[in-house]
Amino acid sequence: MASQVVSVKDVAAHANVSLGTVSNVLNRPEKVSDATRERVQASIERLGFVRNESARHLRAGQSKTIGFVVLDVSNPFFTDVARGAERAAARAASSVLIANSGERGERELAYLDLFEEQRAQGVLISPGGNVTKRLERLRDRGIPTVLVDSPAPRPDFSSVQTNDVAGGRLAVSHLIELGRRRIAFVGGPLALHQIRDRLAGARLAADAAGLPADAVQHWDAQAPTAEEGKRLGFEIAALRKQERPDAVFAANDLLAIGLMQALLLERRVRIPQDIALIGYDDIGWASSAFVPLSSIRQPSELIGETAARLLIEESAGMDAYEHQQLQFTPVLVARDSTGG
Amino acid sequence: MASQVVSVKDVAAHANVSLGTVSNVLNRPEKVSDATRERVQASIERLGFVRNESARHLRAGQSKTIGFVVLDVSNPFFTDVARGAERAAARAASSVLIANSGERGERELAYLDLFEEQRAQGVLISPGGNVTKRLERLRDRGIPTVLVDSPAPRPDFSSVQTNDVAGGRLAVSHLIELGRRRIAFVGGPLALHQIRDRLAGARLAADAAGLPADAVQHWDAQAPTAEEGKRLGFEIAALRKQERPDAVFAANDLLAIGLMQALLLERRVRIPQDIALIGYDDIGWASSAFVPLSSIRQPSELIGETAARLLIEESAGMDAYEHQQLQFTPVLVARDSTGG
DNA sequence: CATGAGCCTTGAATCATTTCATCGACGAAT
DNA sequence: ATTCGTCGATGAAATGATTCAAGGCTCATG
Repeated sequence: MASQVVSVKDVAAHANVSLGTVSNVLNRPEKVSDATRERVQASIERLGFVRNESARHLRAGQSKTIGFVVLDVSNPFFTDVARGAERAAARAASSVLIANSGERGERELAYLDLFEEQRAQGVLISPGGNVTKRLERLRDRGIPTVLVDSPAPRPDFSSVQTNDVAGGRLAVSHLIELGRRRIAFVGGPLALHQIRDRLAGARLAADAAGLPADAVQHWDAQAPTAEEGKRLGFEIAALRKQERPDAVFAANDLLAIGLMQALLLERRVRIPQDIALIGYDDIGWASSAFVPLSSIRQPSELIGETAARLLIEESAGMDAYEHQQLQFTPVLVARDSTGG
Repeated sequence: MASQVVSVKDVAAHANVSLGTVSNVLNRPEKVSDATRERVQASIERLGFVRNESARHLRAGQSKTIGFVVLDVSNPFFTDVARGAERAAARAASSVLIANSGERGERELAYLDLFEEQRAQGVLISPGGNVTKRLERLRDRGIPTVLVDSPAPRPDFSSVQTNDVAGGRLAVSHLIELGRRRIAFVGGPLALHQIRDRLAGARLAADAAGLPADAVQHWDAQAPTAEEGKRLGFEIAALRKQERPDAVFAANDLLAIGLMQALLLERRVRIPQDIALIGYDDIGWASSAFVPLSSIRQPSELIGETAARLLIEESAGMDAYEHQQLQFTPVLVARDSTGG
């Protein structure tokens, strides 16, 4: 219980200078003579002084903390995005604090409230519910927001995402080039725009190759999880060979892993000989799956880094800021599961 | 750009009351007459007033934000812990903000600084480096800390973790009961106490069963990842049958998954007939692995929930608080990979 | 010796909120 | 009619850091 509360006042007294001088040492060290500066710094050390961010912020009016409201921390994609955001923030001497909404609308709003009350420098959000109204309010208060992995609701908001239509096209073009013709798209729920777009891209690729309109069949998943993938995998494996697709495009890698497990358990189905399989996201251990998994890679860290950069730029020049909606182009990573 | 800055003062003016009354509506609504309260609340709505947390905090001296400094957000274990912590925090009307140190000591310290400057209600931390000094300083400043998944450095800190020695014993007892005698422990680096303890528990179990001292062989891993598991799996599969272990205990599930992939690729090795395999953590999709994986389950959410509860209790009664070091007992989850 | 320039330092004002002693009004009891 | 008590509302003080106009000191120059 050494030093209960050490304030600038205490430091000033200890170093025999005034409050203002201590503040200058802290914020404009070049304005203070060497001798004084060193004396003050020694006192800071000695007393273990740490700025009270609340007081600083109250007066200065701006914070260096960026909030990131995330749909689901356990999704490796968001983890990667967060890492990228952290890197960009660090360059601007800002910090990123992650809040997990767990796909629950009321947590999402509660955390937006929190960041609003804290007058955060800005907020990154991958929204679950409809938060447009709330984001407008944050902006009115001078807190900019950038949407991550989601389209901007209006042209005066910035957003950073992957072009999922292009990703879907990429995956299915790859399968068609390998000679596959009966293609299953496994994914859901379609309420998620990411998944809708990937399916749309898949159909565009089939069209472009001159395949019939029903070449891409949609198998709906309740959730993008390995369990669902496994369930649907058994359904697919149970089909007779003539009816069975010869390629499966899964809406994300977790689904693909589940599918792979189910298909391989049914010894009749070989990957990629009987069914070529491709996922989406290229999560860390797609490459170390039982059959290394082909996938569509999103530049997750770059998405986070860019989103944070846009946010910081906007927070610097709030009024005259030109909003941007950025889409990154995903790339194909071909591995054994499509024949490498 | 509706309402630039709305303060209590504006609300007070609009509702025709004094500052103090608005504050009372906000903090002690029972002290204000119904008529006045409703009038004030209407003004708050109308003007879109949101408390300035910095000012509130500055005066009130206490915050309702708990910081959680995490070693690695991409590890599902920590994600689960965070979810539990959030649940306990929500009950006390507190929020949890996650900061990812990414196993980098300087980020860890930077985030501790941040929470110190913000005068957080408390800090949960799963430390990578040695942070004892820093935690002492936080306490001096009235910010309690609880260690998560790590032992308390001194009896006057609280900690919540799993009994990893018991977990190791559980895993290896299970293998021995199944008749296995040549057991490999795959895990590392031993610098992590979690992994050291699991190995120690494994050896205790072997001793207790009267097995020779070298019954449990240690295969060192550079990191607890699927890639490392795969690498070591190929080494193990390459051994002649007489030299090969008949059971493998992996220090975590990621390692176990990698091992499984490598062993199954070598067609000579069957799981569990030739080698029984058990992991640790029971992460979400251990059950949907190619061969459903036996594992030692830690009560991850409970750990987080308990840690947050201890933290909140300590922050309430700082001085007279009795610190606790809690250890949860893990449980065995037997699946196909050890013969179900 | 007086003056001015340059460089530091000072102290008061400010930020938005909470807290608390005080005040006013109204009704009940003496 | 006076006193007392209660309930609500009030406004000044306090919180800790920052900013800025004003003042002080030193040294060089006329």
